[in-house]
Amino acid sequence: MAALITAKFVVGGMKKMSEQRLYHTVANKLLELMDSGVFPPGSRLPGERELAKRFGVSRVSIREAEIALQAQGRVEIKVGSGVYVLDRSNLPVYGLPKVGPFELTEARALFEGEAAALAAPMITDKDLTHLEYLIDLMIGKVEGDLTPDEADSEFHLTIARATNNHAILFVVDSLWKMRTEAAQLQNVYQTVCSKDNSHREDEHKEILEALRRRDSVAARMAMRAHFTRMIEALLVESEEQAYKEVERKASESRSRYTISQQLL
Amino acid sequence: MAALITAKFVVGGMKKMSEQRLYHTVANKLLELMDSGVFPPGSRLPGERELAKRFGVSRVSIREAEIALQAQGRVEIKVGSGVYVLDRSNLPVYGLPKVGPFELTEARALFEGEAAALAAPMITDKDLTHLEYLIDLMIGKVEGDLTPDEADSEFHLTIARATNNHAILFVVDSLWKMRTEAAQLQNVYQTVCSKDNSHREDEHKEILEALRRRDSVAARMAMRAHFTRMIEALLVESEEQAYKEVERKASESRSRYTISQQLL
DNA sequence: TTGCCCCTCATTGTTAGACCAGTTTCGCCA
DNA sequence: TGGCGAAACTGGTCTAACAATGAGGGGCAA
Repeated sequence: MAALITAKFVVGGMKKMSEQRLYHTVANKLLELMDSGVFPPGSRLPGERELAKRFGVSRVSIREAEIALQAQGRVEIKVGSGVYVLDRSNLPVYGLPKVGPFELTEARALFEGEAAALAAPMITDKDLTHLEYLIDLMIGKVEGDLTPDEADSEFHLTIARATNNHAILFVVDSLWKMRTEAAQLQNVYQTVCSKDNSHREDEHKEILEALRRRDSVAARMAMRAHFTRMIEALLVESEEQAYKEVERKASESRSRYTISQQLL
Repeated sequence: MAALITAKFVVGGMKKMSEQRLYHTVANKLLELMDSGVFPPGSRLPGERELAKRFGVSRVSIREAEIALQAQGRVEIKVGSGVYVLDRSNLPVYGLPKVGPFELTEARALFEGEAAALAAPMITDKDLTHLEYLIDLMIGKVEGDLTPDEADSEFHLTIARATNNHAILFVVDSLWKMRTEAAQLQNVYQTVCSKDNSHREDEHKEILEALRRRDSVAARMAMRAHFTRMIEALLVESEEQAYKEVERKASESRSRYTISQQLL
């Protein structure tokens, strides 16, 4: 009665080691079991000793497989508790590049602008209501289980989701995650955002209004304006903080990053 | 004389295990050494036994760290040979979503269109020459060490690189990799591409010409046209192959995916 | 009865040492 | 000089033990 699954998962074949590493075989087998629903997301894998017995390999190999799976974000290992299957949908993206605040904001201006334009004609009323709620959360008008920062993230992701395009959602999600990659970058954003929270509110509302009117062009413009101002704020910020040397670089950046605004 | 680096990398602190898993600490330390140039890309890490001594941990912990690093695509482990540092630039991206051909092409039309527009004013003559060469490779006009498919990839990546924006490069690269993710998707592309190779040449040349003129608007349009035609071809393709049921879905798709063209 | 503390046990974390299986290296011999 | 083979080295796997942690239960006190 303990568990429905008592079958042995014995790794067949496996003669020469040359084929592939043992832990790799085990990892693939576990992946298979996870995907086939034997170990659904959220469930707990059998203990290492148990798995070792079932697979007919040592505990070390099981550990190595689980660690590889964890590195790929497929499971979470909790000390003293067990190994849990993560939801495949929100996989952490590895291999995110290290980007500067200007690069990232420029990319977001372009890509999220297009995402908003695409979303405008097909966004649902439910999404629009959700967006309005998220703005209220951001400015602290209402209380919720999301921090203002998380609400901001959710705002942009909701728009991306409204495009019904997984590739676009992936891109927007990745861009947001790059933000949190570098702590330094996050600080800069924090400073810029908090300094003019009123702008932030207005800009988000303007995006929402454009979407409400199902106006693609206006939505694109509003989204671009949001990030364009952020770039401006970043430029001011870096100029304020910087020494002469840095100031020189900033003016270089200005001439370079204003290019993207000419495209508006 | 054996090696310049003989210093111990002893993991400091590390009292309670609560902080974080030991292999995780080791992995981070190795990552640091790799990024700081002590172990540059292509170089071989010291053996597991050697590292165990230097870090003052057991060989198992070293192994676990290296396996995690391998799962993240940062190193390659070769049996009997050693562990080699991979180039960070071409990291495999884990967690790529499964996307359909329509979604992907739509996203590429939008995002790569913007990338081309941004690249136009600042692309170098060297890049332009390279792009021309790549087109020749694609149509088989000249011989090279790249397949037509690889040349196609390199064409789009070169434009993305010309923006000098790592975030944009990452996005374009990821979108390309999604293509190869699903074998089925690749087949569809293959069919569509080979069916009208002449179109492909013309369209790429048109993009090149726009870039040559440093014309942002034209570059965006040319790039969008490239993918828009591909969507058209995909629609035709799926209609041809499909049964009535599938045909119904296709006409739905048509009304949905033509939306993005209205934005042109 | 209720709530808190502590103990116990299952689970992951880490170590040591041994042996196996590929790779590389280098010196010996033809 | 060239090829071949042994030896040294590298990662791969196993066993067996102990440490650190977390979750749940039982007992004690309010």
